[in-house]
Amino acid sequence: MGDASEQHIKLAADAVIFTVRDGALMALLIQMKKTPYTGMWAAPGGMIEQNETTETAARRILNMQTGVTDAHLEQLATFDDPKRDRLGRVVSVAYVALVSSEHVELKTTEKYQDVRWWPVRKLPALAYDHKGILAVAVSRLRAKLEYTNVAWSLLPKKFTLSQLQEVYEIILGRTVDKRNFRRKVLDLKLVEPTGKKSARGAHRPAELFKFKQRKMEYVDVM
Amino acid sequence: MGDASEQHIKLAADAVIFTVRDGALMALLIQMKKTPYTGMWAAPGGMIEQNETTETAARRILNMQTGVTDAHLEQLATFDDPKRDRLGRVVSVAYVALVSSEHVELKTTEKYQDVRWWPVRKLPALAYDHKGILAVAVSRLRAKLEYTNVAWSLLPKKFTLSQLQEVYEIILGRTVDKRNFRRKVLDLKLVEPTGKKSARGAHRPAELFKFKQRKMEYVDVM
DNA sequence: TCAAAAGTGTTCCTGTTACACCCATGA
DNA sequence: TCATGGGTGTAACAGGAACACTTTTGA
Repeated sequence: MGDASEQHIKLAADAVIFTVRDGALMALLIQMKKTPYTGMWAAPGGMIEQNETTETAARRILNMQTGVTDAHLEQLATFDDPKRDRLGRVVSVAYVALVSSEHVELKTTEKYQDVRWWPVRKLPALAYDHKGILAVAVSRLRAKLEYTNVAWSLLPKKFTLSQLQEVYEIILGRTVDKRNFRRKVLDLKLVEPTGKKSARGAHRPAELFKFKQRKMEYVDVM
Repeated sequence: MGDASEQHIKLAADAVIFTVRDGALMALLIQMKKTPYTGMWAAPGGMIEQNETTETAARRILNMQTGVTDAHLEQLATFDDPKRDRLGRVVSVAYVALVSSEHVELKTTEKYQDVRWWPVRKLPALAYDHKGILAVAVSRLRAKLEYTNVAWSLLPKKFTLSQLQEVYEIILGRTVDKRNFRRKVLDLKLVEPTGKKSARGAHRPAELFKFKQRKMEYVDVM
């Protein structure tokens, strides 16, 4: 191994945190203070702590920024271009987290100038190689929505089928037939009625549903 | 960053190299010399060199073990359990490589006791966390075969449709209808005839085909 | 002439798509 | 009573699955 001890590599975790909000797919970004990226935006991340896994670090970062503790989190990919960070060799293991925007209260820390949701179609200038990371994360999310039930992680525990349909339409970027959609998710037994009604607005109240499984499974959803 | 420089982390790349051979999906494993894993098997891997990316390292390892230079190679996942290597904190970025067994000549180095192909259904005792890595790699490969054209990377440049079908049947673990299969791959225009014939054995010679694209694309193959 | 793998079409069935109207409520 | 989103069935179509025999060659 000898020469390997000369690597001088630092290991970081980055969290690409998605939600659906205001009719768009949004990513949580922080605005950086430190040079040379001052004022630029980035996915929240940081060096791992002693004896910590990157997954634990990603959960810590997620919780720090959003207060969320039980979101869906999965490893995306590892980015290790030697020039990705100008200050030295930092290898980043990127994670994707999906949260329901209702459960989130954004937490600014003094480390950053600002924290906010950005629509993925209109991202600001990003630091490091985060433009690439975000691109990979978005396409992974789109693909996964088609063949898994991960949509549950973007919704509150109880939701209407219209809300669920909206999530799919926003992320997939296409409209979906209401009747076919409802038949599909009910036939697949992804969701079940709670017996309660929503009753918001001047119209018929909607039945509230919940997911049978609040963990990922592979299903042909669309 | 301060305390981050205290990480003492080493970065390694591991290559899970697959081929199809003797009617089975096989993985290339090396038998280790060094303690504490003497005699155990593992996917070939090693520490990255100065200024090298993990992908470059994975290609280097692939070439060292097989002589292959242009195989399909993709990042699988990163494994960073602090206890995965008993000798210290080694984070491994695992890659999957697919090679045609015809193109391979196994190369033993003095670093290892032995190198050989193992059927993934009958793996020996594996060092580190490589049992888990292999499991993830196999399931990723199965999934990818269904919705991409990666099968090309497991075959020589010219092949018969029966060979192609055999690859699918072996990896997916189920039989496939010959007529439906041929129709599908031809309709999808994945392959095209070369005009040449195979003529091996006491039976009608088979047309030789080649892939139109020898790079990965997303297609509903099965 | 036999054995062994190559090659080839059609029917049935299932799942996907397309499509339009009535319902319950709050204002 | 009107505006708003909630909720429902059916027919046409396309793609997938099931299925058996003839062809070409080497021995």
